[in-house]
Amino acid sequence: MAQLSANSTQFNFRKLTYCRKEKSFDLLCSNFLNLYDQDRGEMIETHDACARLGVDKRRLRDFIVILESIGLLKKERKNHYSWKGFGVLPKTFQLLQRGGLGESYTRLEDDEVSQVGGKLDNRKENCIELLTQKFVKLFLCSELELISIDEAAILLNGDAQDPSLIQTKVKRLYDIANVLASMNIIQKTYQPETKRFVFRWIGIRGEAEMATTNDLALKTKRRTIENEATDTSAKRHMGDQSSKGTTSQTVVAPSQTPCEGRSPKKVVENDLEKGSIPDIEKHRFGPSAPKTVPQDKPKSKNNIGTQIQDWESLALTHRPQYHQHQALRDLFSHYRGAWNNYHSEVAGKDPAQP
DNA sequence: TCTTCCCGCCAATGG
DNA sequence: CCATTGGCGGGAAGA
Repeated sequence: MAQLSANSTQFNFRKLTYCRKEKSFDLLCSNFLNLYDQDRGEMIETHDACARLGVDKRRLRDFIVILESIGLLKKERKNHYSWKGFGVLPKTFQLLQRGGLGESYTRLEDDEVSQVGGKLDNRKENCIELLTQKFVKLFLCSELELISIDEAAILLNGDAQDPSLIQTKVKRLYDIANVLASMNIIQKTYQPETKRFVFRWIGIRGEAEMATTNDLALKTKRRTIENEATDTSAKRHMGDQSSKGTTSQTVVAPSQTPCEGRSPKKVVENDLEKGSIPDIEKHRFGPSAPKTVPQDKPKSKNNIGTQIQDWESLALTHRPQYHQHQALRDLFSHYRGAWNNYHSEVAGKDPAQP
């Protein structure tokens, strides 16, 4: 049982039934949450988890690190992690928004000069933990509402332009974005025009939003919050129509693309219309599926519902304070600059100039 | 074709 | 020494 299919390198028989999606982070995430998102404090042992989830150790480690860097998991000791609930997210996001956690931001420009020996230190530059936090920060601290992976990679790359470095970042960011999307922290949308995926921030409130009957009102509310958040300067929505003519920056998923709608949290949406829940959302385990996993638990949505209430109140309590933080300021300008550069190069336009 | 991203090698770290 | 951790890039599936 321990060595399922891992060893048979590339034998043709495997190709017969192999489907990439069965091994995706998205699925892994669903299964993982289904398995461990019961109460906070749940202990997770990695070997056990691997067996139950039917994944490679290496894979699980990446996944765990992502959750850990958001605060959902805490490493207790070797091979042992504890599950904190989703309730930690507001705090985490708030922290990130203020420039915490991603300690590498303390100074970014100072080392510009000493960038020469840069190869030495950017070892950590691409570690999953930092990248995850930086990626989230991108949404929380910048004014971009739709971000594609390569944009993110470029923005997060700071000053360096090394294409291979960016390429590496891109690969990591795809993984990160996928698990975040799978948890509905961000939303993944395919843009036919660009032939690319873009990601939109949903955060914590998004969940509650969807769970409510009248999302229009709530959307308005969010708008308001967003607006007051950026009272500092004008020109925030570059998505309006100021960018290039044919763009599709504002396109949002109609409701559910095939690649979405599988995540466990999505149940919330359908909550109201009971009985109409399609069976797609039942988790699909891969061929090397776990045996010990409880197939599905219908009441998990109650759980989630409760949590969401929680989030809602939390979110209300800690109103996002976007403004006036030194670190945040720096971040803003940094991203802005990078973004403008990127656009003037790649898109041949500049997004936010009068 | 280009984008997405899984697999696993192997170096670093730790006990 | 072995086990765990994690950076990194190849290259195959997907659109």
